[in-house]
Amino acid sequence: MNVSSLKKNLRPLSLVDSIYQTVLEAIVSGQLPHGSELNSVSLAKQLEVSRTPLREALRLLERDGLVQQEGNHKARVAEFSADDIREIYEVRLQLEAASAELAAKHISPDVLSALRSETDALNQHMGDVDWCEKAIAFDLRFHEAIAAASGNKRLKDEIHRYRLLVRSFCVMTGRQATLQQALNEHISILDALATGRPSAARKAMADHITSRLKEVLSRMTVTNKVPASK
Amino acid sequence: MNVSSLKKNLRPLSLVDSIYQTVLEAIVSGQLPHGSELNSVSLAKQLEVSRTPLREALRLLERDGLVQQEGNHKARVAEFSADDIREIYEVRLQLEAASAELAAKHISPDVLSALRSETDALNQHMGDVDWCEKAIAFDLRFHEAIAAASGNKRLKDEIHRYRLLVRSFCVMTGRQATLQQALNEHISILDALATGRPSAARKAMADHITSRLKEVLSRMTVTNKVPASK
DNA sequence: CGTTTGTCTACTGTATACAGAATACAAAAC
DNA sequence: GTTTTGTATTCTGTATACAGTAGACAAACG
Repeated sequence: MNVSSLKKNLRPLSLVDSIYQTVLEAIVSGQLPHGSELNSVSLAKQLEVSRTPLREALRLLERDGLVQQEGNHKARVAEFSADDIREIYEVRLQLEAASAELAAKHISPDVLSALRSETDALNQHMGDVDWCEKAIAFDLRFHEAIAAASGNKRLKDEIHRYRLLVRSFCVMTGRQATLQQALNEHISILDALATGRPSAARKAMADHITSRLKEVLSRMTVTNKVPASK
Repeated sequence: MNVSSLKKNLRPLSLVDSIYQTVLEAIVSGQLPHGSELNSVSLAKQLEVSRTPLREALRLLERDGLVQQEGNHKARVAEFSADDIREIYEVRLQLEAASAELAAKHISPDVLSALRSETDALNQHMGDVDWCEKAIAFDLRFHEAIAAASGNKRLKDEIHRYRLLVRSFCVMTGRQATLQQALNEHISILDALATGRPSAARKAMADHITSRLKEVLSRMTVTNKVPASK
């Protein structure tokens, strides 16, 4: 009986899924820059797989919005205008605000206190060399935890999907001031969750996302002087 | 069947997309019932295509939540529990409420008056034989129009995706009383949109979706006496 | 009679082969 | 010199072939 469950746990993920993950990681890490062409034969050769599973993986990435198909020729890594980013954040705001609202009703004290102590720990080691990386990693966990605490798996998945998009254009440069502000916004969210106030949690999360959007946009206007027009 | 003419109609789109559309339609129309197995070779034979594009189409449908893959064997048309339906409506509520809120800011008077006159026309022809079909078709247009008026293409796409899910389990039986109530709820939404009150529009839409959920759930407990348990 | 094990079938996942479309480049015509 | 057209190359989209695996049924053993 416990053998079958074991077997299910160690099922190897399909080739398509692993290709999906690999290309996804290459995109969000910047290895495959925005706008770069995705030649299916050379990419397949690089990954040492055939084109069939690669095509399926690319199609999934296309549905995620990370890959764009021009006509029916030549897939490219998606490029995002400022308006695209606004749209993405607008949807993301709705999803994450909802997750906070729901989490305020469902979140367990254990998860809550874990998030809080992690936040506190981060606040106390502000000077560390690897502080920024830690803060970025925690930011990810923070949002995923709240999404999971919403109790709605589909909502969680959608949030995850939008987070991927955001990660692909938001390089998460470790500017300490920015991360610190995000951390403070997290505390407001935690407070609302701890006191079980759904609408306050929604608002705190919405404010947080809006603030992040502004930060990303301001950073974009500085860095993207020439947006790779030929 | 009119397979050859179907095949010709599919020409302009990519094969994968047309297979996607065809299977999608078969699912939401109930031709492929929930839980039915999707054998790739026989389905490919039926559609007169090869398995490769069919596989890609099925994978897309899987991402939409309309098809489920057990392990890595045998795709099935998704089955939805009452909890699944609640989750889906919860996300859908967030998306559609957001679209109404945004639409209150952006919707054009033309679109608004068109929606209102269509609603009025429907209200005045209550007795017609084909009233229910018309009402159902309009309901679809109503929500799509508001989603489009949100000015956020991604939000519109997500709403569309969730609408497909809903259509697949909500057979939209033409109970006039139900449709009439939905129509009244639409009027509340239109009023809020017309007077440019975003939060009122959000609330009216949220109430509408909640009301629809209750209706669907109550209908489900009646019809699904035996939910195809083995 | 029930349980186990072996074989057989059928289906899926992946690779490859092939055909048609798009692009680029060169040659010819104006 | 410029434009247009033809050809060649490359890449994508689709079909098919092949291999591995899950599931079913039957036979053998308890």
